[in-house]
Amino acid sequence: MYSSVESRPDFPGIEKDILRFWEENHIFERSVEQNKGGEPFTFYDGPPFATGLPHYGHIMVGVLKDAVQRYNTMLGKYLPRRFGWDCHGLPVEYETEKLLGISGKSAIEAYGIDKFNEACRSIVQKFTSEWRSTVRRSGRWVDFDNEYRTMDLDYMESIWWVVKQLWDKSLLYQGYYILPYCPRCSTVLSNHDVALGGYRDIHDPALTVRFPLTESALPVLPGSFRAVVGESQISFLAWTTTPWTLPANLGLALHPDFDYALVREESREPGEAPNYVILLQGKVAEIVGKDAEVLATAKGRELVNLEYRPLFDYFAQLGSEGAFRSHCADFVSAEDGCGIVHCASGFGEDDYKLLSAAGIPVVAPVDEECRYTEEVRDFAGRFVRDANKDVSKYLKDAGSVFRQGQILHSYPHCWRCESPLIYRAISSWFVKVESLREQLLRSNSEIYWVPEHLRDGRFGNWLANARDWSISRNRYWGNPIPIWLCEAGHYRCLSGRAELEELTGEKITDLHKHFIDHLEFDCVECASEGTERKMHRVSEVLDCWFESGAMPYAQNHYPFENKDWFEKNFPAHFINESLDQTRGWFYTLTVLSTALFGRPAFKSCVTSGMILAEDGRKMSKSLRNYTPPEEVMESFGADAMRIYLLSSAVVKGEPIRFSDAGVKNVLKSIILPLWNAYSFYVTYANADKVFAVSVPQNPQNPLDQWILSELETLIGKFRTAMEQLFLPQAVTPLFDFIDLLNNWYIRRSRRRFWKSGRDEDKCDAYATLRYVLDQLMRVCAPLIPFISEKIYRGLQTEEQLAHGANGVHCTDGADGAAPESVHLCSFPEVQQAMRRPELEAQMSLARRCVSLGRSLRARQQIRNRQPLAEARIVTRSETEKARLQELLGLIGEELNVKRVCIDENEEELVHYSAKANFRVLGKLLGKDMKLLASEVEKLDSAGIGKILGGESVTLTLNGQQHSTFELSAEHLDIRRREKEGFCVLNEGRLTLALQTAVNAELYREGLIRDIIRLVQNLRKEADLQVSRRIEILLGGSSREVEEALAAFGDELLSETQGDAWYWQQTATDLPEYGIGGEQGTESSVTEKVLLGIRCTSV
RNA sequence: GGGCCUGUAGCUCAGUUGGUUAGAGCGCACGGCUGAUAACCGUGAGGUCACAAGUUCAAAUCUUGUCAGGCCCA
Repeated sequence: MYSSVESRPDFPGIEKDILRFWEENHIFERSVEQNKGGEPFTFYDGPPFATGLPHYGHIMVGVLKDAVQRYNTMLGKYLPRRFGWDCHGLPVEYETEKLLGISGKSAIEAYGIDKFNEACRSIVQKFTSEWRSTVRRSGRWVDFDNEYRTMDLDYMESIWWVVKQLWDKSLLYQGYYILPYCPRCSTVLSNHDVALGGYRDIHDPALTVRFPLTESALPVLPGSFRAVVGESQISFLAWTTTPWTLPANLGLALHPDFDYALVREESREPGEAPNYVILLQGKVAEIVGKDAEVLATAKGRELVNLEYRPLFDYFAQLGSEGAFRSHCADFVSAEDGCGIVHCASGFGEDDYKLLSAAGIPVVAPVDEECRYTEEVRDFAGRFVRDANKDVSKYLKDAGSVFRQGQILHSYPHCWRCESPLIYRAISSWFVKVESLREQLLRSNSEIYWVPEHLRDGRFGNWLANARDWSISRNRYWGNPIPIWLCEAGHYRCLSGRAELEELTGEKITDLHKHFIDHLEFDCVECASEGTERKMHRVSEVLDCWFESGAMPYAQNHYPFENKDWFEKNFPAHFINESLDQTRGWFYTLTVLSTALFGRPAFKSCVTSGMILAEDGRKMSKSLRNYTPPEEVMESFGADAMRIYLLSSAVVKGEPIRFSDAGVKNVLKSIILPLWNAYSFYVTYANADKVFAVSVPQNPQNPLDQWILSELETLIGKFRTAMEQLFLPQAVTPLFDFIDLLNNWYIRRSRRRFWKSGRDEDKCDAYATLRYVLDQLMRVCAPLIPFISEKIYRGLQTEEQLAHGANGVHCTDGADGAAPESVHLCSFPEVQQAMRRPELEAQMSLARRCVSLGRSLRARQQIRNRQPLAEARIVTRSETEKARLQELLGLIGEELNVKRVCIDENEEELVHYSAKANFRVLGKLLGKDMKLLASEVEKLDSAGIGKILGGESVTLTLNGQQHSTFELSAEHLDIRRREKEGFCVLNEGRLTLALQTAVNAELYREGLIRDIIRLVQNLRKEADLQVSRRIEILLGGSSREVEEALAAFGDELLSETQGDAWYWQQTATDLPEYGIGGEQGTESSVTEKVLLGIRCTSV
């Protein structure tokens, strides 16, 4: 016996049973284990933050990863699947700060870095159990027990090794990064944080300041300026809304293409020497005054490298290094201020880039709380924003202020404490990515991208314009940068634990900051110079992106362990994450692998699109605009959700709007039909007691041959799509195949299963259907692992399952037994011998004929139950005629006609018209195409008939290139139109005509078909088993019904498992039914019959 | 502001190297069929292929521009 099949299956319930089955029998572990000697397939799982919950984005990539992994496992590849967690970084620190009720760096340091870090460690895996349960429920097989964590000692040690490699290759350097910084929280903010906090309007001072040129600058001025100014004082005018940055001013920037004006300032006191200023010509009226006279102009580029006197003397010594001069820069705007920008390299990104390119050192004289340091002695200890007034006053007293005002502008604020942010230079360690650009592009060219455009598009562009990568953070919970420094400025980068132990004599059990920051050792270089100095670790920790990018090495504790294995299996065959990782993980993986090994870290990458809510917006918990994944899986099942996602555009990097209705739809169009096919097989096999079904051996029935051929075609398409990692092209053929199986193979084969006895054809039918289902489940298994497991196992009898030996077919095991799980099977190979392309074409033609016939019946309002005498299929094509010949019986049965014949004389039934075949003729005729097209349209039906018959016709064109053209059939695109008065329908080369006349005999046969259906309905209502036998009681006054029974009574009995029928004209105890009529509807019935059934056997 | 992607039926999407009736599924309406199927089949309505210009005998398809949406970056 096969287990009986629930007719209304509870898919989520089934899935949970399957999950239990997998776990109890360790199917996942065994599926990996059994391939241990096989070719390895390397996969890298991108680590999610250990402090977040899984969302649809994770589920999407999880499902895709799972499908690819299951598929490759079924190909026999060895594919362990380690999960990983990203455990370090600011998100964890924020969580911990919240938990401890503290905020900011000084608070953390007061609390104690050791306690703080341990608190971070303890909350890191807060959400592990939620992850496990959601991932498990989605059907994704992944090894959680052997997961890697970026905070583990081995992982961290490998990261040190990676840093050391970069160090040895001189790819690391210390520089500055200008970042938004919150003075109150004493922390750097990411751009994401800035977006969170948003911009708001605040009032700031607006100060216009004179920067007087030194005497040495005068000879360098453009001649026109020199002529006006002579020996007088001349100043640049610059404008700022952050006066506090002026003490750190080290340069001025002008736009090379703008026009700058020389203007004479009004004397403040009579007799005073004249004073001149330079500013943007377009701003003269606004800033100096309407009446101000422009005495000379020059382009910005003519005014560069002019030395001016620093406003403050704090950094005056930098004048010798190039500070206090004018520069050209494109970022200068003509909108605000004077068109001259005051540059403080410590407090602005543009400023920093400009001045550091000119070789001027960075100056950022503020502490962690953004108070001036001692360097700015007049304001030391003052919070910079508060010092704006002091600075302004100081400059005013010094006579430097040209104008003072206020401005209301939008300005970024901290999302946590709402303080206005400050841009400031942060010292950071960088990887010299810019020097690697060419190698990065070379690595990228080796990667197979889905979608393809990412390679040269988004990712390629990003690499081509890559900037040096800041990898350090001034934080606590992270992997400490393994660089030690002595007071003499000597650096030493360590490569691992052993080296540190050797240098310090300490046993190292943990590499986190609070375990190693106190460790010091002697500086070797100093020693060689004869002095003795200690080295201390630099304070920074690594950005967590560095750690995830180094995951290929670190998860294997490379090179400390697994050296050979890693080197043989790098790069990974496959990774998959969503589009936002192009600049994230994909990038960091590629940078590190290229820097270390000169290769990409992965050979192929599928980039999924973003998952949006049904309303097209981002999924948002507060908006409640989506159903949580757990609930979707609870109502429709994980399989439905999986195949919905995998068949969508999201796997080619486009966004989708996730819709519950879409999931429900695939449940109806894929999962349920599969279930129905399975249920059909089991129902009849159980009723027929057909349990030992073999692989079909050369079946003779074309239906069997055909579906077996279609199966091979499916396997081929599926494999190709999976090799190309393009899932929708695997799913579409699957959809199509399921339709063919249900709505053609099973429908057309039903009677083969019903008939009594056990002839060869019936055995072939069982063998074929079981084989097809079994193979189909193996094909589906990677995509919909639950239902395919359920059906795969359901296709084995309870005895076979109990004894673990199937022994009859589709075996994988050496002992001839079918594996107990579909996921332990190998993926079907394409068996070319089974392919019958010609038969597939034949069947598709037959299906088109049937479709035409059905459409004709609908048009003529003749119900399908009414038998008709004849259908004529008309085609001139010899191939089509030959193809149809073998399937006439099948077509006749499906169309309920007594006879189907093939005819080639279509001219009786259709008119021809013709259009030029542009595809063929366009290349031949070029510009004369239009002429010919209009000539062709003039052809009449008879003329076209002749051409079809093989004659050719010469058309006169009088065209530019051709005066005549000899036309034959292949130059034409023939259209057919049905002639009036015939019951005929045409589609392309195929025409079908129905004989619609219904004679008495056909009419009576139709009546019997109506009665058969009524009886079947009664049986169904009475819930009778298929095999229960009945007697049929009939009555009424209809002569036609009586005659029909006399003629077709036997057919009635054989169709309904009837033993006998009885006719009584006055059977008043029976209900009455209307039958016959054109449409069989109540209003058009032509006969009435009294009808009842009773069982004869128990 | 820059890069990349997308715009085709009410909805979700196919659409080959340019070739003349632009397809499918869902939904809707009507009809049919039904002893595996809470299924299925047929018919119908519904399109300025975002817009504009260009290339071409011929453009949903190639080029340019515009508009709208998405993602990333600034």
